[in-house]
Amino acid sequence: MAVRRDPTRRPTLVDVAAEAGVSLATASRALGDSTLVTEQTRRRVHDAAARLSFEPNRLARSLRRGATMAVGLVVPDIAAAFYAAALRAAQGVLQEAGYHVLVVNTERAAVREREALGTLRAHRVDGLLVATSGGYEDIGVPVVFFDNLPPDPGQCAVAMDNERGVALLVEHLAAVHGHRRIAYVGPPAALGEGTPGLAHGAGHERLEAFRAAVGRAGLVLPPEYVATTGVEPSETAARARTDALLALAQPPTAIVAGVDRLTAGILRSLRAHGRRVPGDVAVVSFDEPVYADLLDPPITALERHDGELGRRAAELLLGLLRGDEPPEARVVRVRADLRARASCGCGDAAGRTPADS
Amino acid sequence: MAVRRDPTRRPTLVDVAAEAGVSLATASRALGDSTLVTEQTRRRVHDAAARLSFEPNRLARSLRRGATMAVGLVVPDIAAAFYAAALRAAQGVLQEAGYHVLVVNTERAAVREREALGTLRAHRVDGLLVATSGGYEDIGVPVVFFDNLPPDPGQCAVAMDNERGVALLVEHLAAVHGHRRIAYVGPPAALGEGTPGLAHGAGHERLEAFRAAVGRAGLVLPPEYVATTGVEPSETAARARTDALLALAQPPTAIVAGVDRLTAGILRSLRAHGRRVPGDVAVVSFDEPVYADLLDPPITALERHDGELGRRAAELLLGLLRGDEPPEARVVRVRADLRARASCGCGDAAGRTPADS
DNA sequence: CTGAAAGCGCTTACAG
DNA sequence: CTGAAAGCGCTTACAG
Repeated sequence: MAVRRDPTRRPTLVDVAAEAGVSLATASRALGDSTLVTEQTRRRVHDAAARLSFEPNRLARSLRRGATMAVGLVVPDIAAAFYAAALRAAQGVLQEAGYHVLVVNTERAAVREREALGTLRAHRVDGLLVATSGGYEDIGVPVVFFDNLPPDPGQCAVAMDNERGVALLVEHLAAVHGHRRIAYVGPPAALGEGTPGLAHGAGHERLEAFRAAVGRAGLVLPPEYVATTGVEPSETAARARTDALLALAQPPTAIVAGVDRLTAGILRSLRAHGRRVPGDVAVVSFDEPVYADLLDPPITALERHDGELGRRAAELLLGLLRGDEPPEARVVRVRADLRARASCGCGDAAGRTPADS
Repeated sequence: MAVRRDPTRRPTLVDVAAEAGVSLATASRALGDSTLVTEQTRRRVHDAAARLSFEPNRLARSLRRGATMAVGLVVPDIAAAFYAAALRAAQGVLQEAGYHVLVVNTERAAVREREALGTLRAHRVDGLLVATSGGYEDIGVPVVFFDNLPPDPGQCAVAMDNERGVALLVEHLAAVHGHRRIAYVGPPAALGEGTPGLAHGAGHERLEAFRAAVGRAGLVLPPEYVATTGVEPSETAARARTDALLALAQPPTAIVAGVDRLTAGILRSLRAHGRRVPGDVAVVSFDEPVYADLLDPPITALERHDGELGRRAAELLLGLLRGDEPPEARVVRVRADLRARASCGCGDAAGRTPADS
């Protein structure tokens, strides 16, 4: 007797209740598998719901309950491999826990990030996962930062171990291959367009880590050896920076790339100038470029743990949403591991390391 | 006089109305910039809202209006470069139009896709953008397919020009470089785990296009020259397929990769077997791998238009949401352009083409 | 032009 | 264990 008044209208709980011959309240409880309901009624209501192919309206539920089971995910650029992979992992965890994910792309602009947060607040998301471009502002829900550090030390974050990562790269160049003129081409220390040089960016950390590591190695660091790009760490910017490095009276013999995309630009510049890698200039990259082992030459880099980063951020947020106390150590660091290939000077003549087999 | 009863509670329209000294209805109209309101009241209400930093609850609005201004985006794998780029572009367009985007990852499994659609329906999304894994089912909202073809010819879709793309690759190998033993390693013709071999997949189209192109070129196509992977077009699968091709009595002299990821696996297999590219075996790829020009050797492939694909799909959906008639040609094709590099045999000795400068 | 009232579709104290 | 009723925060006919 699935009698629907208007067949185009989606069935509501009222329809289900009528179909099952119970009250609205009972229908709601039965579908929610409340213990306050007989097994018999429970089944009757479930059957009725199935007959009408009823799908409860989550909007109404959220409005009533005051929780949306939605999480906002704010990223500078979803098309960047790092964010895409982190997003994928985070979403897996969140989806598993019954949350759905609203993704917003800020294009690395603080203004757009603020707009995005406004929208997310209007949608009453229960929590936030943020890779900030410098426009973060509190919207009154639990938040976990990823990639970058939290603006406020009380907040939680998951980030790469930037310091150790950069140290691994620099030490390898200096200690193993004996380089003494090492330059850096990295993302800016500031977080996004229209933001001051905030101290909580991965860019900032990597830059400082580079300075420190070079110092520890006892090398001289001419100011010209430190080059950063605009907010968009583009290949063209990296290429231009590298061109400038090569034009120096004392060009570097090795370059550390602060982000994978920059590596491509650096390689193109070197190629255009006819410099051999690693013969004339060695190149190492913070994040491993896609197909690093198939590049010419294979690129020495830090292994990617994007997924782990996203997963752990999501787990942290889930904890906060559950009402758990935030962990003592607010910033979770994801370990950095060096993967030596040919671009730093390692490997056989063909530039292949055994591990790539 | 921003008197809030409970400061932790978010302000509602009732608060704004009280603050502005008007009725709830008037407050609503004023904020909606209705013409039924004096300029003076309008301003008064807007000021009050600003003072309370009121953000209307979209849940309530959506419930009342019956439209959520949300669009669901269903993809097999957001971490794949193609989907990430398409998503980014689609989201830009949608966001611009005031829609927000719910992203779900189906992991290429039909079951997960069905679940995702259920959730999306429960959230009452206004429309759908779907790169199906074979689990699509109607949830009663406008939908635009992308990457794959629509299951139903009346529905809209945006897809690559698979036929022409594959033809370009095969013809180039045959006509320009004189290959007569061309093999194909591609994604499966079926759409996802647990789905029959539906005829609307890009994989299906590319495979058929390959057969047709080889036929047109007047070449023989031994069945063993056609290899497809499981639903997940993984590098390892491609490597295994290539290993098998190389073990044939008459191995191919050229391989067409149906998806960028497979290209990596093919190259690794060739490398492991000590075959030179393009000397021993030429390789061309349907979608251009990331950093194609920096790979060893630089890879001949079709230029990427992922963004255009995503953008056009979003625009199409926006049209449907506006109530426009769907375009006469339901399937929009994105053009394919060949970019010849060294892996097919083009370019100078260093394997570089002039265009890569 | 403004206001009182109904209603979107749920959930959940409050009675029984 | 079940039901009648209030209410989440908006929008929008319906009167004036």
